[in-house]
Amino acid sequence: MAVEQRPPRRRVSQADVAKAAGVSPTIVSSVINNKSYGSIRIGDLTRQRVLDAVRELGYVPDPVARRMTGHTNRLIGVFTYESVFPMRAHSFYHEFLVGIEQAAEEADHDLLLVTGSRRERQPSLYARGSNGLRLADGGLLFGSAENTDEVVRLTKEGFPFVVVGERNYPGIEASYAAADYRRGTAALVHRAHELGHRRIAFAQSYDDPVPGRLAGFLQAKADLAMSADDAPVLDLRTADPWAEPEVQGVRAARAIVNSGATCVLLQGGFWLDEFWAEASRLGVSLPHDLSIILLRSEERSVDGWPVTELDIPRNEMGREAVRILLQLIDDPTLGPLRRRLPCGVREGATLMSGPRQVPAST
Amino acid sequence: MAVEQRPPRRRVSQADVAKAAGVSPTIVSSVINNKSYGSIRIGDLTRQRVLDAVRELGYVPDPVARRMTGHTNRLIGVFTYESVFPMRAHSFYHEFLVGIEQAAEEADHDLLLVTGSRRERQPSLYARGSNGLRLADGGLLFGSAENTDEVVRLTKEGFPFVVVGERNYPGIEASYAAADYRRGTAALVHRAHELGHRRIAFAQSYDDPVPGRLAGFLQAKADLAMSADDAPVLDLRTADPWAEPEVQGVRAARAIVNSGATCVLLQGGFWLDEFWAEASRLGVSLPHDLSIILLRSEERSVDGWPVTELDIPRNEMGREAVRILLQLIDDPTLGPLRRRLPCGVREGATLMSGPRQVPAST
DNA sequence: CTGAAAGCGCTTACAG
DNA sequence: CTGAAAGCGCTTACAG
Repeated sequence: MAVEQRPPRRRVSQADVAKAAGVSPTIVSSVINNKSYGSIRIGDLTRQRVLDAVRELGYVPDPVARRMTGHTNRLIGVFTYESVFPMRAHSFYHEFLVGIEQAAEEADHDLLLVTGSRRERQPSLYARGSNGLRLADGGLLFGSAENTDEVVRLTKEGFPFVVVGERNYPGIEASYAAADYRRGTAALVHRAHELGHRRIAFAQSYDDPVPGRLAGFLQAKADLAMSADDAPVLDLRTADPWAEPEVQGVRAARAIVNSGATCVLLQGGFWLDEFWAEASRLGVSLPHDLSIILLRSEERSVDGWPVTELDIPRNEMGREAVRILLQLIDDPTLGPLRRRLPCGVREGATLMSGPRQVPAST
Repeated sequence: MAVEQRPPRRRVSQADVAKAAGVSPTIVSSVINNKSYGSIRIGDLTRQRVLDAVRELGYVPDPVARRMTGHTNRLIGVFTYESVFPMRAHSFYHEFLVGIEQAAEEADHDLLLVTGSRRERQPSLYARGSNGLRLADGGLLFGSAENTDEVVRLTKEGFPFVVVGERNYPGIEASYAAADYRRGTAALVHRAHELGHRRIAFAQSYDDPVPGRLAGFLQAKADLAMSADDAPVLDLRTADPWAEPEVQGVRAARAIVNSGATCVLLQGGFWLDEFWAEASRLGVSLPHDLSIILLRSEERSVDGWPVTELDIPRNEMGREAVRILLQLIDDPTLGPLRRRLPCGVREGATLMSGPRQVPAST
């Protein structure tokens, strides 16, 4: 029994059902949605007639039309600046998306993926003129240096969206699900302290769009009553933080070794290899003489040592972003919803015990 | 300058623009779409007035409304039976999706991801009652044993879709982008023959929903004028092809070794480890005495030997499926569009030279 | 060259 | 209990 392919045939619409059941579209709609508009009440027989007609005709409401009349689509938009399915398996986005998909599925929502075209100089959610997520009930954005404009426009449009990760947008109160860098960093300082480190440095290598890492360091410093000398903040910032790893690594190594720290927290690890080499050249044996903690989640290794890192809860951030978004969609008057999720530690091998306590002289 | 959040404020619509420009909606629409309806022609001044109003009001057409009037959304639906973003990075779908995303992006389309809920016993595209891809202009499906019903319904609906991979649906002529198992398998037989193998077996371990592998084997057998003895098809099928790898592996090893083949093409490799062990027990040293070719793409190793496999062009299949789908969307009257893409060989270490030619006796 | 009007397929106050 | 009608924001024959 071959199924004929009838390409442009008209779908069966609500009107068809109404006619077949001998009722008005109102009734059909109200039966379908199990909703009593105003004083509406449907007789059992009528309801049955409608349901029968629906089944017989194979009627299915058109989601586009529903959306037009203000209903939602159970659709969550996700905008990424690079391809979502990258060649390399472990992309930046993948872990987030695992969480996003899980939470979306739990809430019985589908995903609309919009990728900023790489053909554009500046990938944008508005590359095609209009908000590419508009078809979805709301959107998820990744916090990035380049997306301020989109965030402003989305906000103006009143489109519900949540930023995955934290970022401050001038004049905008965006909802987000972020990592709690502050607590995570503070915890690592405490841990280093417990391991016997008494001089712990923070290597600031770029202007952080979010203040959590440094703030956490400073808070731990205060908690532990460390002096400015014992918990120095080393300013390693350069005009272009991504330029010349050799130069930057060497500079960093000198500054950090000079500081006399036995443990350093790195805000960024771009020049980690070069740093490592230079430190060795300076006679500092890593990680024995100097423990390294990277305040990022990159699964880095250097010279064969897996680096001890902050573990950013990507999966949970994705899930939480979805949950927040669903709340926002449900009630658009809700203020910005923000959540910071606890970081873990990716146990590496570059955080070792501090130097043996030298008995205080005199 | 804080941007106020005005949540449920009305978007500026075409009508607003029309009013502002002092023209009718028709004109606005025709300017926006750069289209002359019937005899329509817009004066340069009028056009300019409209464009000015558009810019001033920040007007952007509502994609949902456009869709309602029969327009497309530049949206490709993808239905998968499991989560698209799996925990393990290299999932079955990932490679396909890389290709799909690339081709979609090249064509400036977005992706709608619909995942068959794992909570259902039987994941279905129609789990929510209606075709979950309906919002998209067309859909991509993965060929699977379980999706016959969906394919039938999609066809009845006249919804444009393409199957990734090949499968025969009773009574349905579906479009697909598939792997050319036939040519791929035949080529491998030829290669084995060139390597000196004179007895090459085909191990049939399950009922293949597509006949390419066996057909390719038989074709090569004919091309090479091999006898039934020199190119035996070993029937290893069991009631449940996924049950008891120990039993199946042992059975397979015996049958294959008994056949006297020096090279075997495996339709499936479920019990490969057990097969390997039993063959060794039988005194056959693998892969020296018996070359193994797996007619699947699984990046398998056995006993430390990377298995020589057919390389299924997943990426290219994904890309091609998108291209076909776009054609179908463009012209729904097109017959089923089908493409089989060439397989490569994943070079392993289990296909070795055949036995040294024994000079013919007499 | 331009506008009034119908239509896409729904939802939903409102009036019986 | 039920229906006629307006509206969502567009497109598009059709008539000026």
